[in-house]
Amino acid sequence: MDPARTLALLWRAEHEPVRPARGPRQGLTVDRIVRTAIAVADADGLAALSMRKVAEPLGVSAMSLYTYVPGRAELVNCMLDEVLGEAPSLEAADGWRQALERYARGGMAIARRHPWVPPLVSSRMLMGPNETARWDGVLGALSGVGLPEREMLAVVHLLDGYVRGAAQQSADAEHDARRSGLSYDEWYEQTGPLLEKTISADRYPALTRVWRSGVFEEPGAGLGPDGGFEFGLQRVLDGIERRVADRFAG
Amino acid sequence: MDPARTLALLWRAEHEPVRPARGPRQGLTVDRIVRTAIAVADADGLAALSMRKVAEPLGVSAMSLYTYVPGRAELVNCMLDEVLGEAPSLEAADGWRQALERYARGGMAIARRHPWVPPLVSSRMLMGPNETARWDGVLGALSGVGLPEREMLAVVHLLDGYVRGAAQQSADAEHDARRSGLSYDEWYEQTGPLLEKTISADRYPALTRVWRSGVFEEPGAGLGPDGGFEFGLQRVLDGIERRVADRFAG
DNA sequence: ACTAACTCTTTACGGCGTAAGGAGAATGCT
DNA sequence: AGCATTCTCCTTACGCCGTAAAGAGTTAGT
Repeated sequence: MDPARTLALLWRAEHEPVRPARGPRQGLTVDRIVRTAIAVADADGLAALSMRKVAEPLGVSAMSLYTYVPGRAELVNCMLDEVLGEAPSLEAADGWRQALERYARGGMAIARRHPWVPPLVSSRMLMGPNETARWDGVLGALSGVGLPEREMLAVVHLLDGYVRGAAQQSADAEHDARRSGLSYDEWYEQTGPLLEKTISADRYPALTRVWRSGVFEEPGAGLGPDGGFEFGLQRVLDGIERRVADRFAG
Repeated sequence: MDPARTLALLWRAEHEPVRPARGPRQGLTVDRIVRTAIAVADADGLAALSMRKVAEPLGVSAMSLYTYVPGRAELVNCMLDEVLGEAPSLEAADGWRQALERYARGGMAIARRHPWVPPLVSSRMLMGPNETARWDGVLGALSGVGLPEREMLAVVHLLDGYVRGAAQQSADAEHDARRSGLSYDEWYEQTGPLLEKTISADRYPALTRVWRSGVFEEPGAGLGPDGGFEFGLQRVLDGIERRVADRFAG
């Protein structure tokens, strides 16, 4: 995967220098392909995203997509940067904590709309236009608080990691539910009795105690689709706040 | 995917009731298949794990694996529970904070040894023997600190989410590096100049400032293979500690 | 009018998970 | 002992996948 080609595609700079094309006009655009691919992935998941499935609703053959995009991997890159454009602006935020809160919630919202996103958010930045803007926004929000650059990066990394983990857990739950046709609660209803047979109370006392408290069945208790995202987020922000305070004091 | 069948397989209870088998003896065991599959996944990644690739080193055809395991999905479940057995015991830990620290580091260590694990750690628990023991351990460590059950669950969820996110970021970096043949540093050397062309300093001031500080090139600065895992972990634990203190005070 | 450049097509290859059905081996019953 | 049953493991086959190769058809420059 050629980095130069990938970057050019992300910034849509590919066909800028060459205006007069010899052959027939292109009937599609990269944007249209990317948007179609996003719709397919939203509906069926990233695993079910195939070149053939993207080409069909566009009325072309799979191979014609290769005129616009070098391959599947690069298409996915473009999809990712496109949906990162849905992140909210942090400019109006009141203080760094609120900005980080919005950053994390924005990431979570994207993940909920597009469950295929979390596994793709890699540490190796692709730096398309939207990812660039997002980085600039969050680093801007962190600029005044007195952390060294190294720790600013680590803080963003921490937030991204947390959101990614939480989002993926929620996405998996939804995916499993859709595939098995069972909701989270129904699944526990089915396996609950089975578990109680295999898991003995005296071998696993702490787990049994929590299990019997019934908290596993409560929605939003820390597991399941909405898995205590806000609770965790506030703990993470508290941890960052303490670091900021310690820096200021010491 | 039948939950009962899956659970029976995880606890290896499948052939317990039926002792006298009519046909020829089985030449393989579920354990041997699972261990071989883990080796394949460790070497080539989960995407490259195919029934044919697992069968080959065992000297059987792909289809004979279906005598032992209902399908690929269930095999992966077994692989996951198997490697969760590598998690360290938390019994000797001195206090809940140290226990959680070990829990998180243990998870991270597993993820590093088996980079295919993080995407699989789902909120829908499979509850094989090792996952069960792990849950019991961490809930035991949290039992005395005064948090309600709901928040104990949320705390474990928070840690799992953080570890999962961080581990996946690290695994992706490694995977990308292996596939492209470029180390993290080499990749930045290649794309750096390109990025400076497309990303203008006045449109992205905060990002440019951090970029020019050179901190992106430092190893372990918050990105890259070792991406500030410890920094983030301490922030997360600080956040949990504050919650515990608030609970105790209020 | 001719040619070069370009888009889009059809075909093909080697991979995948696994359904179907058949060959051969070990047991239980008579 | 001999037969039926039951089980393991095999080969074959189907419909998916990404994309390489090569050809058909369209447009622009000369």
